[in-house]
Amino acid sequence: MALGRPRQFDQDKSLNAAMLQFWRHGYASTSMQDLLNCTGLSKSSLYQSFGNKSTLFSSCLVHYQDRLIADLEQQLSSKLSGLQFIEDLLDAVIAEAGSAHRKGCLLVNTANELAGLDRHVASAVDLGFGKIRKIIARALNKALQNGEIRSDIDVEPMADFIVSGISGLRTMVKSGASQDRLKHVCAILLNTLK
Amino acid sequence: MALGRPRQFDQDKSLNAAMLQFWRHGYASTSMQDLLNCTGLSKSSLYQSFGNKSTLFSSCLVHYQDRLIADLEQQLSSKLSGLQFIEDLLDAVIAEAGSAHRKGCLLVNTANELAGLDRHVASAVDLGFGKIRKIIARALNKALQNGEIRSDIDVEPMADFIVSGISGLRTMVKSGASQDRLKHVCAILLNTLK
DNA sequence: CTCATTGTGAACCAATCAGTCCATAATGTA
DNA sequence: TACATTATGGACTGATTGGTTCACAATGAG
Repeated sequence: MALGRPRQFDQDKSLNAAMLQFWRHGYASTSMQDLLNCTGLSKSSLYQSFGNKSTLFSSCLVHYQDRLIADLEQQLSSKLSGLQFIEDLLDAVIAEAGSAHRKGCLLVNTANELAGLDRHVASAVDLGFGKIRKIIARALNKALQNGEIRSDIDVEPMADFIVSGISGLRTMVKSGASQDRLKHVCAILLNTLK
Repeated sequence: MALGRPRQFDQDKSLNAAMLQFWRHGYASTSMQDLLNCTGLSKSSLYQSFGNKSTLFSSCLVHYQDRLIADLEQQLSSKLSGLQFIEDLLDAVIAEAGSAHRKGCLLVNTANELAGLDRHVASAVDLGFGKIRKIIARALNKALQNGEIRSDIDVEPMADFIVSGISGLRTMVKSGASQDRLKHVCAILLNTLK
């Protein structure tokens, strides 16, 4: 079936590398040269495989979403407690505050950098947030069934509140807030559930 | 006293124009040419008055902070209710979701775009957030004195929580969330106070 | 082996990037 | 009026920007 010269690189690895670059430095301040360096591809290969910078970025955004969603779904289904799932989500954000490379979340970064200017990007980000919201809603429902949280909680708005809360935490992390302060904020956040 | 040829432009107006440009488009994707266009200055004037791009940005960030803090302080002192002050803060964020130009908050934008990469920027942003936190803490104390909110609230962490909450709302706005959804999130946020 | 097809590296492009330099303009002071 | 000082516009820089083009390499099919 495969006709012509075979590709000499792993498309998925290249996409991962590009995604990481955008994740770390944002869209505007990563150059094509950066992308060539981190993927190791030649210019023609990169353009032929992924199109131009903006389409490559879109692909990275989708790739990031897919990875994230798959990871979250796996985590949720592996846990009996819906509340624990949400607590672990917050703990992961706090944990990043201690690390040197505070990349944050590509969706949050992109929302703040580009979504206000580019409609396509905005809807792509909104789609991603929507999927996360659904997973958190599932976690809340599970927690409700287990009696882990207040029974009068309205799931949809609360899922929105948690996604928004995580976004807020992420910008706190970026600006260098201490883990101690983050923990206090998380405690208040979780208290809305109890 | 003033020696030499007098400046032919209003330094403050130029700084405002530059600030607006950075506010709308972020640091990386505004060029010096953009800054020349929006200020109307010649290149040599801009460099002589404001230094290079990064120092100009820092000046804009400080200018933004000062304006914001002054505005918030004036609003707080003009209101009898500390709770109302906070509610109005959230309403302002919701209101922006309806407008075409969703600039967001320069501090939040900068935290997400640059603070993860540049330490100077990170500390400047953290300083700004700190000042806002203090004002919100004052509002919370006023609300406590008036009996408008729960008496067992720990002011400092709660102020952090509110700043974080507003940041989260702002990224929701950027990604195109409806005002209806934002209102629900705000309701949960405010409910932590009652 | 031949050929159609696809991948790759290097050369190349105009445009834009941030930033410098300098001759000239406009002021207060002496 | 002469001069020191500051402001300004425009020309200029080398580097980098995103993107194209094309000769050549490597494969499978016939």
